[in-house]
Amino acid sequence: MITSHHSLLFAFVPRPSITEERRRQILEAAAGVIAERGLCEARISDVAARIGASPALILYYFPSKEALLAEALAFRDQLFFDGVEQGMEEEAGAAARLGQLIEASCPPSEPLDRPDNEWLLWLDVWTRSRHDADLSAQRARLDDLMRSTIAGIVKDGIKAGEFQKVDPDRFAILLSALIDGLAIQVLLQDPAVSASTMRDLCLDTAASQLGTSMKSLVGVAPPKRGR
Amino acid sequence: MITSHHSLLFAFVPRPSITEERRRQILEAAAGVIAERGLCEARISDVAARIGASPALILYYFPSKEALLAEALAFRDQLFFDGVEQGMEEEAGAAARLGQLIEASCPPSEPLDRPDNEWLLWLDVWTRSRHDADLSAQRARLDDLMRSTIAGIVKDGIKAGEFQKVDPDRFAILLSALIDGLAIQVLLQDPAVSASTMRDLCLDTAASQLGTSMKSLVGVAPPKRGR
DNA sequence: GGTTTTACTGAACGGCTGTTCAATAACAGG
DNA sequence: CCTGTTATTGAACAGCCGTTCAGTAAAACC
Repeated sequence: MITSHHSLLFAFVPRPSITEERRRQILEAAAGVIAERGLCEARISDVAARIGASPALILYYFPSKEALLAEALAFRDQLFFDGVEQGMEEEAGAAARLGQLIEASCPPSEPLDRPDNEWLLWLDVWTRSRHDADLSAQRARLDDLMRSTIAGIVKDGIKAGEFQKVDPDRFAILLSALIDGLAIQVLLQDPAVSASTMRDLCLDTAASQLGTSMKSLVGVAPPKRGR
Repeated sequence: MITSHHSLLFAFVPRPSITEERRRQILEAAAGVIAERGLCEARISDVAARIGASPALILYYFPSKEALLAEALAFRDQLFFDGVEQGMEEEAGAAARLGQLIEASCPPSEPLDRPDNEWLLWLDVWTRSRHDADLSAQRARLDDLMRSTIAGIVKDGIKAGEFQKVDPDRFAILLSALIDGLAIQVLLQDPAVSASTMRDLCLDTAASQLGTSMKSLVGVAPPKRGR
């Protein structure tokens, strides 16, 4: 009875169907479109054009435009954070790790002119999370992750005697807010705030709050991608 | 010849035609709609409904939806800043003035639950200014105004011996970025950052950077509206 | 009261774009 | 090859919404 429907049996085998790959590809394309045209102006046909397919295909893999865009934002967010965390694994000292995190949190200074900079997605995440409960939860989760990462480093640093005693949670809120606020100016290309001044200000503030020299925060490793 | 066209003569008299008032009323309504539904979802008929008029009327006073929304954002921004600056005129001490500015820059804690909080407009300003050159310029101007206001206060404070010597411009960038970053969390109702913790953090940071006690920053005047 | 200008509206137009669907191509297994 | 499942698409549908416009009410002026 069951064996006669062998197709049903196969359905249980999670063969690496093209589906997952395609979905990922589409999400990537969607993220690019959002970064380029903004969330409001992102059309489903733009996404299709990016992967050289017909608009109908997009709806074959996603139930609606709404769902696609939301998932694309969430997708990118997750990637970003994976990058930040992974970029700090091997660092030993708290100061060095914090330096890396800050470094990774600054938008790249050079290729800011191209309008598909994926950092721009954050702006859309913020505006949209007001109206999308799922995205709002995701955003809160990631911000919380960011803050607890910072707080963890600070706790380690204090315990190791690298930092002076401060409230780790308070510091985490401060630093992550500072990063966000400065990133806005950088992304919007405010002439008063370049990527390097952002970096300096973050490092400076962290150093002064934690009682460390700024030098000890600056690592030697190449900058990683991140928020 | 001219006198025969007496209507033309009247055209030169800037009679307080209903036009200006109506435009203002519409802009106000538009700002409300944007705050409530978000810039993308704002429909022209929503604005019309708010003032109990037909959608066609909106297009009678504004050339297009695009123009209306852009102007509405600019309008609100200007109002906000007028409020901030005007709220500080009479304060004498630099510390007190800075305290007022910070106070005015925090979203009100109580009526945050209502979704038409006009602070939310800032998020839309940021996302849209990427694609709207006019709005971008306006935003840059206001941010610059904010920073130079802060810097001016700091300069006064240093000269008066109230503050310790710091780079005023650098401090201005820092504080305004901190305000922006914290405001995002507050507006998005992140449980970790309430309006009062935002206020505390801003005051605290300012005090520590400027070498003043936080107490001297806290004024007695009621909080004013602002960003 | 008649006439001109201003304020306003209802209804229709039109385009854009998300979505559906039936039809086709690609492909794997037998 | 045949067959059934999966992947893909072109074309048509459908609705929403910005915009237009001709027409009406209201007010101002003579």
